[in-house]
Amino acid sequence: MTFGSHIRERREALRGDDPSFSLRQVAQRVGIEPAYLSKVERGQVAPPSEATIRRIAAELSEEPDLLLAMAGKVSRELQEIIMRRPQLFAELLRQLRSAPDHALLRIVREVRDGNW
Amino acid sequence: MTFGSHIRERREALRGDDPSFSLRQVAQRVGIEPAYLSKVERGQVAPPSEATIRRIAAELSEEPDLLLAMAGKVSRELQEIIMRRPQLFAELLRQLRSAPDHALLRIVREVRDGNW
DNA sequence: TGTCATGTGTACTACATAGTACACACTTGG
DNA sequence: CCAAGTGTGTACTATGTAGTACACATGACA
Repeated sequence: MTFGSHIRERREALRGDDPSFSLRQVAQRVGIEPAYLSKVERGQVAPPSEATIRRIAAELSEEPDLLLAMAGKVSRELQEIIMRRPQLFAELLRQLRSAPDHALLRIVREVRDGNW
Repeated sequence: MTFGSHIRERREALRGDDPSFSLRQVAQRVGIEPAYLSKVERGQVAPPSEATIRRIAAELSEEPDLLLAMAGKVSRELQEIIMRRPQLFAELLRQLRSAPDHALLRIVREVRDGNW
């Protein structure tokens, strides 16, 4: 599923019980031209900028990180976390590339619970 | 220390016992114009692309991840690791943003030693 | 003293990114 | 039947990215 078809499906689902989720009205609330959103949804142009993707995510109640990933991007915020300690995070990420989900979740939980 | 001044210092240090580390010769081995490398080293233009930074890192025996970070970038390879499981890695990175170095190292070591 | 290598200034370029502006055709409710 | 709202095609644009090409001035050394 591409970025475009994903947000199109999401928007059409929301329009089911709220007609204000027409392409034009969503475009207006997001702050872009309807023609542009149309092309984005059909994958006729590359996905928008991070800022625009975030506004789309908010409008469609989607996870920004997920939409950004579908658009082939990683949020600038996360990139900055990595850039402060590039070697450490580089090794960590490479180490975790093929770790199973539950291992990642376990680390998240343990760090959050302050066992460090 | 900026990207430019860092690689300039590194290059000049290497030139100490090897005159083949002149700006022109390094530029040639890296595959870019000397004038361009000059501007990059003095911060007169934005840092080069990831591919060029990698070739510079190899030439100067530096860590690619470190140079990329100094250039305000995160390697495409790491970004792709994140994009495969964006939510999990997003939460993990935010969780670890202010964790001390030794905590990160400990995770790296434990994952590598297969306690997962 | 000339030539060779050094670093740098100026001008230019190709391609990508991130959109806007406007016109068009369809359909649908009053 | 017509006016309003819908999605889309075409054309255009501003800014950023990632450099190249060439000329110039300086210093060393043979």
